[in-house]
Amino acid sequence: MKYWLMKSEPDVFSIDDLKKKGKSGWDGVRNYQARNYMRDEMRLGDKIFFYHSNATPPGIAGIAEVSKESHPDPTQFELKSEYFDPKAVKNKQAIWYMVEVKFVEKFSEILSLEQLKQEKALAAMPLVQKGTRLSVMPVKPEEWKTILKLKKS
DNA sequence: GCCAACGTTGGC
DNA sequence: GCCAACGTTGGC
Repeated sequence: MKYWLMKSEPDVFSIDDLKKKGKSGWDGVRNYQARNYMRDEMRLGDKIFFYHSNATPPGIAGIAEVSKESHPDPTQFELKSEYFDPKAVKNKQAIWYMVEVKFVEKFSEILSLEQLKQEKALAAMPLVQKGTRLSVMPVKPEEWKTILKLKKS
């Protein structure tokens, strides 16, 4: 099993929204590297840190799990969606893929980016590196453990 | 709201 | 194929 971290702006879709819905397609990703992780590497049952970006404070808000593997993101074909992609329509072929995730746990407190940055064992994560905007990234098993420990303290 | 850093687009 | 211009991300 692999571990991941996925970013979402809570104003758009938060851990509370996922808790309410139970599960949700992770639509709207329009970055090739992030798409490739979802399309090619995420497997049923993989665990995900649900990260709130553009939030106060930014940080990890809880845990989700892959409940359905890669399938086309329907919003690319929806004219009225802000994620509409005319190229996908023109070629009659999906460009963008998503996974579906289900709610697992909401942390009692946000594990803030500031706390994550202070932990030396996490220094290699793209998340804490300046200028990285990747919204779907792999998390190493050791990093996953480290973060869970931080959460408890 | 600002803006640095980055990814994408499109003219050449 | 280069690279300037543009749009987006996301912390602050």
